Amino acid sequence: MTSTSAQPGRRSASMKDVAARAGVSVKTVSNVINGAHVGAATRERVQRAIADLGYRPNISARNLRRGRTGILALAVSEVDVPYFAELARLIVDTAEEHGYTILIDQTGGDPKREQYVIDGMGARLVDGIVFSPVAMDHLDIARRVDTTPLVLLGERVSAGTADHVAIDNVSAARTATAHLAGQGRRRIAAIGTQPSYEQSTSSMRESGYRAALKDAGLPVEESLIVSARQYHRRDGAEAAAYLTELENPPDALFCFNDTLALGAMRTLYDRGYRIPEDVAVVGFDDIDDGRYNVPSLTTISPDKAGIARSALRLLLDRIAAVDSPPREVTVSHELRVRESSGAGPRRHR
Amino acid sequence: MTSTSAQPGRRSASMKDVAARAGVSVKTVSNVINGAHVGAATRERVQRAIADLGYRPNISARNLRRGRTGILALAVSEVDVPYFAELARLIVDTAEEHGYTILIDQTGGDPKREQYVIDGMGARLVDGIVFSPVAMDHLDIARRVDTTPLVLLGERVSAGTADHVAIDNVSAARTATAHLAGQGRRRIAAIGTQPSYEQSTSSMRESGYRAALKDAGLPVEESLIVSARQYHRRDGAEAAAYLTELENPPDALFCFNDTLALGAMRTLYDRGYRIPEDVAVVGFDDIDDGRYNVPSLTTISPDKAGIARSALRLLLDRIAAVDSPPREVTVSHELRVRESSGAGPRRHR
DNA sequence: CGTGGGACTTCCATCGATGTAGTAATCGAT
DNA sequence: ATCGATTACTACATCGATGGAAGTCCCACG
Repeated sequence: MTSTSAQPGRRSASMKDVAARAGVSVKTVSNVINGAHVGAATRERVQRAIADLGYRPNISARNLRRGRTGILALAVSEVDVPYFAELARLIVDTAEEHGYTILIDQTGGDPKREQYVIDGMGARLVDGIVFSPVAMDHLDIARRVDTTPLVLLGERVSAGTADHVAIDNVSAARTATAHLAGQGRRRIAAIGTQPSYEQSTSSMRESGYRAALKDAGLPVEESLIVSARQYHRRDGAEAAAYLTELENPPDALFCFNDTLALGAMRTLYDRGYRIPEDVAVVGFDDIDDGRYNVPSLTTISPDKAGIARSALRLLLDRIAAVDSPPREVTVSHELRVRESSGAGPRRHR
Repeated sequence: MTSTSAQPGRRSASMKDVAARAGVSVKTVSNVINGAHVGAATRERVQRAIADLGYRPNISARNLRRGRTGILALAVSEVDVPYFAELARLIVDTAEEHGYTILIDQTGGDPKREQYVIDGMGARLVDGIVFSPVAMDHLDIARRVDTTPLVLLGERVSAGTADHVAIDNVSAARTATAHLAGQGRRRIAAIGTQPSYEQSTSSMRESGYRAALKDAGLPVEESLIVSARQYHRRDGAEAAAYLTELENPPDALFCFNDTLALGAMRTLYDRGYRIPEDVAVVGFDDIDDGRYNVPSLTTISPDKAGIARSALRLLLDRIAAVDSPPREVTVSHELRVRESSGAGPRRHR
């Protein structure tokens, strides 16, 4: 009684209010909204009532009834890592095309938080999860009891325990390293190994690196293989510092991602090395930074849009059919040769 | 009858199931979960039942009842823009500390999508919105009818129409430009103006730039003021290309953000200009890329963590008290002088 | 021994939208 | 005029959790 029609009052309008105003039942309002058969005149009346009251459906109620939320989670260690930022952008856009919204969870690589992710993120808040694990290995994931649809990014798990999207990391790393060897480089260092399990991304890249050296008839020198705690610029800079201090420094670097490479190049520059004349550098991920860097960075370019598309397709399929067998999707990649490994003449200096 | 205790069956357990298994009422289970007074023995029994069934509360139901969702939206044009990526990271972390999850909306700067954001994002899906507008001006925002708590980032709106967090853009731009003038630069260009309304971020930076030139007794030369459609590396590169082709090119660039500056520096390098000897460059935002770039980028460093913290505080306060008057928070910033404007000797070449 | 008050616990209504079943009205065909 | 088939709509139960009122039990106190 206290509220006039125009004034929305404190509480926002519900279907009941709309129904009352249009003189129909609540269900009819629901039908109008969901596009069921409703007479033209009635529909008209209901729509006017909706507009008048500024009615908007309550998502929580709808979700409760439908048993889904329309929200998917993207769980990565840090969203401001350029690779993840670019991927997040694509995934958010792709999800939107499918009527889903993306919620971001940042694990920081913390095992507890990653466990929380594979346990379905606490409450039934999301319909599915796209997850790029750092600390969890495929055994942890095989052990999981939660049934929230889950798609893994970025590593190849042999026995399918979950849906999974990745590029062929071994082959990509091999291509990158072979490219350096093909340029006549003989002491090719690797930056970015991690004390991780066998199927991890870093292990795959390392084995591609080793394979390429062998292909090229080059010896594997363990002192040229450097680990990185994280994959940030700082870690690349530190690794490069270590390498330049070796008695016999490398003439090329294969970095397991672009930020490591950018950090390493900064150190090389500071210490007077010319790139690529003295040291050639190849990265991995093809982030935007590398394209504009001086020198521009040669890198492995994964089909990021393909990763986003595949991940969502797998996830939506699984939401539709929880029991189907897990699938593996391998997305293409290519080597983008730029200045840091000697593409074209450096223009000045 | 068909389900044994261990087998979770198809549908996941609800409070009713837990209650039945523990031999108590549903409300008692609720009380256990929400930490109300419950006898020790009963609590014990309920907790065992919860563990046995792997029960987890249904968020939708809880939200329906409580009238909130525990989700906040972060709406930006593109999450892979480094500044937004870094901000997103901080906001996600800060929100988590307050028990909220962040959902990402990418507007792409599209007016329709931005309108959708200030209209509360469709359904009552989020409890509040942190929004960095591109196309919407303060008039659009003043016109809004939706009441979803909203905090604006990144521009100063004179008459408080909404809560708002920003740095003092005029003063920051003035400091940056003054720094270049102080280095003896006489032809200082600006990159990044936009055909926008008066209170927009780009307008504020432009007016700071003009003020600093005036302070330094330098003429404002309109041909040295270049617009940028977006704030990406590409746009900076194009602007720099234009500037170097002038009859009388600039000896310094003040770029309205760091990515513009990085793109511009790439072009300068390609055309044989030395930085900072021939052209000094200053950016804005202090993104990680700039610190490791060669040369490292002098920039205005806004207190990003402070922005994240303030934005969330304003938003949570508003959620608690919808009717309180809008507040403006100004966050600090500082000039970080690095190599691109002549800090320290460049070490090689 | 009766009683008042904690301390727990249960019962019931409720949040807002939707599925199901059922009623009323309309139409074409017989 | 009658019947079955549509069509258009309504009434009601329901999803799962929570707030509030009411009930039960036990024990101390007069």
